Amino acid sequence: MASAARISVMSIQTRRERERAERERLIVTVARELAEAEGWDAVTTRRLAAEIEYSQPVLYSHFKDKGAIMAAVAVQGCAELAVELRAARTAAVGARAALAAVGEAYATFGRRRPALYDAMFTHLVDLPFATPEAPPELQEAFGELYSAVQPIAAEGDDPGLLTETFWAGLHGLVTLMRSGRLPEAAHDRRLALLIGHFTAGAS
Amino acid sequence: MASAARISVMSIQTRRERERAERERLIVTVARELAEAEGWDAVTTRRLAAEIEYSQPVLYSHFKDKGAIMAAVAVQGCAELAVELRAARTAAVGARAALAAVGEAYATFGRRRPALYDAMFTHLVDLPFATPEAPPELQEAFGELYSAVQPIAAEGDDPGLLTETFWAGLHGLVTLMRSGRLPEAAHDRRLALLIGHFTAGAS
DNA sequence: CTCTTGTCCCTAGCGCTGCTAGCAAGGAGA
DNA sequence: TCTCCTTGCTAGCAGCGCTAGGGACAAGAG
Repeated sequence: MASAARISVMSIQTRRERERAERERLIVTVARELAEAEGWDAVTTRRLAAEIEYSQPVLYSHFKDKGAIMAAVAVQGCAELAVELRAARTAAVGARAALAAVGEAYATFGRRRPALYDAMFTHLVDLPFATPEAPPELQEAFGELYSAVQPIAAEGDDPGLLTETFWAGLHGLVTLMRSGRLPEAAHDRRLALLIGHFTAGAS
Repeated sequence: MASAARISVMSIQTRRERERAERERLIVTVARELAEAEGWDAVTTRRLAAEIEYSQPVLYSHFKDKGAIMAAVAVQGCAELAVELRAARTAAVGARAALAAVGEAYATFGRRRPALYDAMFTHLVDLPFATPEAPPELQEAFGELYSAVQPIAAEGDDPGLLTETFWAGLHGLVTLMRSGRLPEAAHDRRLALLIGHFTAGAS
């Protein structure tokens, strides 16, 4: 009976932990959907609490603060970006075509999912980035960029730094256009120029 | 006497307008200094009002909202950026050296005056950008970039689009580094890579 | 079955934000 | 001197992120 009781306790605990984890996923999902639908300004703790049908303090039993929720959304976004970049890269034939496809996929992602993109790369989130402690989803997304840039790196160039520089170019195009600093119309031509200048000496 | 009275009225009105314009400049100056010293989060309307020794509603008699104050600071920043870019460009000899100098000056500006830079190029401010209605200070800053990029443009390239693309690269480097997404250490090497890839085929 | 213990979550509220309505004071003109 | 009109103030609204404290409910003990 003692063991049965213990098992019962265990299963109750595991059920609770499971439900708790599920609720945590729900918070992140709802935050993300709300942000994508109405922008991050609409994602207030009150609104989010109402949407998950719990009170505000529940959010803080899962996450340190609102920034941690955004960081969780950002990590999800990185995983998706990595998938899309990989698809673009593997579908292309040749190093130059792969880099172009990845660059276009990146820019498309930034334009199609602006809220997600901002959580990942614009807003200040307390995520470790360029360190080994960075979340694997994040490293994977960067790795996809790296895999596309590395083949076209020149002899003396550090491919890691080249990837970072290429990334910066893409990020600049996306953010400046999205904030109205660059006209949308010529986006494709600017993107082509950027990619062209990075694949200048490659095959 | 009637004309004397009118003159008196005029001078009183002009004095008032002068004082009002002076107060407006004070608001912008204090907002900028506060932002540069403690970041834009510290620039609240209450704090700003206290600093200029007027009450909050006075701010709204000069500017539509807080964003308009930030926009005014941004315009000031553009004028300064244009000056620094021009100095860098004219001091360099040769098209490639000029582009490198301008690129470095731009990045240095972004790192040395982060709050100013954010008001200009990161935060959402309702300023017309890539249109003829854009403030002249803004067009001048872009013009400085253009003057540096145009000489190294290849035959078929639109120098305007090339400038925008180069700008995006610089902007990406500055913002990703400032937000911790790129390590500070390798900044110079990334900047050199970017400039190198844009001056590849030029003299 | 009753009582105690402990967990979970909600109500209420703090201090702050950007922004505004409405009033009081002071100078301009008759 | 009296009236009007400009000017800038006090006070307040609605909403923000976040948290303290209590009440309900389930779990274990006697």
